[in-house]
Amino acid sequence: MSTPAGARTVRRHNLGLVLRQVAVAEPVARARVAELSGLTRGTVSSLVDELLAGQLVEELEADRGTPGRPANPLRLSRSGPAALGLEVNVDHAAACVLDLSGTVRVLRTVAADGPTWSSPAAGLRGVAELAHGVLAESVGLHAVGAVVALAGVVDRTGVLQQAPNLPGWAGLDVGAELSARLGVDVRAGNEADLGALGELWFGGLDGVHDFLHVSGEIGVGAGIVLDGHLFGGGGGRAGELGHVVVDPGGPLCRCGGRGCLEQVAGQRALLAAAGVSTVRALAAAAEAGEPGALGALATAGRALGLAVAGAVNLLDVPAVVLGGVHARLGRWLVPPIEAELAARSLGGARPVVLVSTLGSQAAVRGAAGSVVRAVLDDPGAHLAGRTGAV
Amino acid sequence: MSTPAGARTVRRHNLGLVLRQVAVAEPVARARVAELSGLTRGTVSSLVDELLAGQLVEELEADRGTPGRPANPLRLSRSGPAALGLEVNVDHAAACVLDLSGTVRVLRTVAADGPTWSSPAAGLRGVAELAHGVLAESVGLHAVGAVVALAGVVDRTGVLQQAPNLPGWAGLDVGAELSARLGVDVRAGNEADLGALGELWFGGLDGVHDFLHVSGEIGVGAGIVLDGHLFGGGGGRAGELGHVVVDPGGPLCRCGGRGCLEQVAGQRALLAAAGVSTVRALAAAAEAGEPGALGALATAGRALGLAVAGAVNLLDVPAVVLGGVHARLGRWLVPPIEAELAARSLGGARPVVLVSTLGSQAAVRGAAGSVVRAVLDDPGAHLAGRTGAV
DNA sequence: CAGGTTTTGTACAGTCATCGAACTAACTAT
DNA sequence: ATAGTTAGTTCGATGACTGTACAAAACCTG
Repeated sequence: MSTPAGARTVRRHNLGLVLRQVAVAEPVARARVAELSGLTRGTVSSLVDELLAGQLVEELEADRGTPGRPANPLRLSRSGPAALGLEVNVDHAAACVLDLSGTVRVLRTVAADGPTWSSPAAGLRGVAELAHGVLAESVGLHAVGAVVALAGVVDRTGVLQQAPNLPGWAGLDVGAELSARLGVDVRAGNEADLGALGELWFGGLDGVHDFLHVSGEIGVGAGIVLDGHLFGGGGGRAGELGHVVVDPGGPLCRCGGRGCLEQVAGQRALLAAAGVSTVRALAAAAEAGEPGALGALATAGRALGLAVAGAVNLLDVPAVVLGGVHARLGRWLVPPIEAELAARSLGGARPVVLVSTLGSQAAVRGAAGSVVRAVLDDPGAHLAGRTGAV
Repeated sequence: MSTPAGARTVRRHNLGLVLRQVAVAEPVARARVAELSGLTRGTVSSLVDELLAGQLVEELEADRGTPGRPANPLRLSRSGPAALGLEVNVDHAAACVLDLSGTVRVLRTVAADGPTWSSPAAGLRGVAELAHGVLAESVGLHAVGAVVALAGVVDRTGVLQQAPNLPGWAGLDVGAELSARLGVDVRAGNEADLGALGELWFGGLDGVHDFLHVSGEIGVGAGIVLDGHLFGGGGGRAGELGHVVVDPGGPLCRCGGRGCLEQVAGQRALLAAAGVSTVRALAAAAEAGEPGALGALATAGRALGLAVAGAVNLLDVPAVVLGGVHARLGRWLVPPIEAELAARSLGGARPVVLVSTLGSQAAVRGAAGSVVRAVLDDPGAHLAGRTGAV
């Protein structure tokens, strides 16, 4: 049901409160944190001592110039714990290291050893090497956790349940595999979900914290962010937008239904309809004004709009962000999507359609960011974990 | 951001913990509560004292028969605070009183003063009178809060934003109006949402706490329950299932779109398609095997299945509950809905389709239940509110 | 039927973390 | 220099939980 609370619980809560306050006000003195958080100066001092000892926070030089005793500003540590973000995608892998402030310290990408990975073993080796590289390069930092973004459905235990575009990977516990290879706890997550979080924390959304992040690759997934948190739904696998029906009489889909969005606005369908073979070619053709390309994009845009309108009404979110393939084609997709949304907005304010600014970095950065977030959310757990160690 | 925690916070938390533990284990001794909750016997005693003083819990006679000192069983008070649930619907109003255990103590309904309310004033007078009646009848109980279920969209401040089927009511702050008339704090909620909660707490779902409650009246709404909590979405108005597209080329809808679910499976559309004028007549015709009625129901069922499949994939819920009009027609609607779901389930377990058992009582009982839930969730707030009073 | 066993509930000291207030530190302004 | 101002620390008081010891009220046993 719930756990009993005691003095220890209180401390844990307040530890987080202070740390997050430091995070949002960045160079900030203890006294100011006390004011903002509602705690006493004395209590804040005590909590900050603990955070300093755990290297979660660091003290800057006193800033003189104002009357009164000079303050000792605090900020999130740039040199202590670090977050490792990983990504295994169809044709590439990526790794990135963030410090607690969310600053990218290292980010590196590597292509697959073929059109896609020759085997899961090859892929795992690829990411692991990449991870070792970025960790070695980030001097003064030590990884306290890692998350790997996968192009597939990850269940609650961390196992990759389905991965239609990563042949041979289904059933693998990628997190455990990488944990063993890297010596850091690695958890697995869905690429669309983590991309949505990346967009939330590092994208140009500017304060929007409720949105639908449509992440089109081969399929069409959606990461749903509500109130700044990823929405996993009842079973942790929410966001399957690809199989919303947009044309009941349409083509048969691999899911067994007819007229699914994926069959109209997925990457494969889109390229086929436009008669080209790469997204780059499609963009070029559209740029050149070729009617085939423009028509395919318009059709896909309308279908996306239909599906997104349904989702938006169901979830009541004020914004939609296009990511993945659809971000690169945003110029041509946004207008028809907005038109459908406008036609179907129910009295409520009509949602705004934005285009991802992070591009292909969204997922890795979201993965690393979620490690940072975990520390910020409950620093007590992290501090307790490293008792004894320096 | 968040509030500082202190000793007081701890007590509040544990007060709730103990109360909820009593609630689920009903006649239960202090010692057992201590075991189950993880608190010490001493602490539990102290917390129970406070709950007893606030009449949230009552002590039964010691039950002898086992070795050892006989236990003094505790249970939720049947005689202290009560919850008032109200409902204003198109053609009727209802009021019900629940004690803390969730038992219905009084429930009464009254028809509107015409096919619908002649005016908001008449409607408000109707519910208020009903409320006074049920409160007078529930001796030994005093209402600590009330919730009114409304057939319309209620915004976060409690104002009835849209109410297409309650002419003249839009813009009204029904909660405030009733608070003034009744002398109890009355908050307003959406009928579909509260119906979903009623089903969750009092229906025959038996442990399912993630589901979509489709509540068809004139429109088609959905209350979304995830992890035992109502899901309000980003703006608190989630669940608009009625305007998911089920037929892009279909009839024009009042929302501006084409082929919305409401235009195919809403009450009005359904009756028109079957060529009858009441739901009762439709059920009778279907019972008699009339092809027109059966055809209309099959079409509506397929459309519902299509829309529900999209929602289920998006939200990843394992169950769908049919309420409102659709509950009464469940016999004919469930098969086509299940067929669509089966065809479109994506590898995951296919959701089960259930029919509401509470019928038209779901919303009032959900409304009252949410008052009970509020007390159980944070008894400290309730106890603090009544300082001084007996 | 007396004594032992068992279980419940209470009492009390110890601990932990917060609060409030007094105090020290360190710098600017006059 | 001296007053004024703001930052941070120290310390006793308070509230709530834990753990242990203890009192109460049964049943069980020979």
